[in-house]
Amino acid sequence: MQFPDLNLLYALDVLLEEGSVAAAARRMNLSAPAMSRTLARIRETVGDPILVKAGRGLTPTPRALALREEVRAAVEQSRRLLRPETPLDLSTLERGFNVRANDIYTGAFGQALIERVQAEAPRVRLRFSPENDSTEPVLRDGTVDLFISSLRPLGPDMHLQTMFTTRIVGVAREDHPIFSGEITPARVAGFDHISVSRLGKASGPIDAALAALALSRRVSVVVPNFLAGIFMLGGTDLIVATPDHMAAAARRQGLRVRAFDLPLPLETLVVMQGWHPRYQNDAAHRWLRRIVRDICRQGT
DNA sequence: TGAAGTGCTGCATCCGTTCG
DNA sequence: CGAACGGATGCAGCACTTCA
Repeated sequence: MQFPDLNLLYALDVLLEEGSVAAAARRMNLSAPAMSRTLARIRETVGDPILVKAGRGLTPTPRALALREEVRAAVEQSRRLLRPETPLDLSTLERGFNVRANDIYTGAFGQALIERVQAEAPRVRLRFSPENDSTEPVLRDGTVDLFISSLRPLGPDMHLQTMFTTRIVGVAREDHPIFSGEITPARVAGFDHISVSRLGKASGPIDAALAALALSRRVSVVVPNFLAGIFMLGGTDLIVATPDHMAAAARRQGLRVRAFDLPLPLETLVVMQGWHPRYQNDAAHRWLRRIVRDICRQGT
């Protein structure tokens, strides 16, 4: 099926509004015959006479009357779509962003991000969703507008930007006995641990690093994210390994916890933001990406 | 690259209706 | 009843596309 000429939609709108071929022709800077032929094409396309002779003028058919509002709305919408983009006005920007972010970002910088968004664009809504292990192309299908995560594949055509790197440190309550002497691998392994794993695994890179030194630790609690790990420390002798940015954020929030360097060779984490190319030049999305990145840089 | 085809336009004109 | 008005249509010109 051939795609209809959408100029006919605009002509139909003018014809229905004017109720006259001659008046519509004047409005569209056409001759009356040209307009008459346009009306003929509309009739052929729609399969309805649209305007029929009534005395000296024309009168709309029931089909034309039924189409009138819809045609008007379609023309208005197409005008909006084709209008040059107006400069971004953050004070009136009404838009929601779906952000899929790991808890390293939400925990360490989420509060600062929200404060900044509220101050600059109070009508913007942020909807955070947790990382999961689904391989759905959430950026491509538009479910997620911005992906904040440590290194992971997002698809070959996605845009990526490195925001910050973070080390894994040990965190324990402020007056934990681990702080009473030199922190060695053996002393770290001597306390019970909280393991952070989205998949619920009790062992990970720390266990591998300890095993290389012929050591092992006891994991007594498994939690799905770093924030939960830090909050669960409470007054226990448990230790949790978290990114140093999160440990610092917990202290800023007044949690009575203290971080220490883990005497183990652990990889640093690189946190990036990723987005679909369709948003590359979108002014509002560019603004969001800029403040997401700025907040990391200011906070480190 | 030029010929042929296609689609759109304006001019001229016809036809039907209204109005004085 | 004739002038004026408005829509429809035949025709020619023009621009653009397709194809050999």
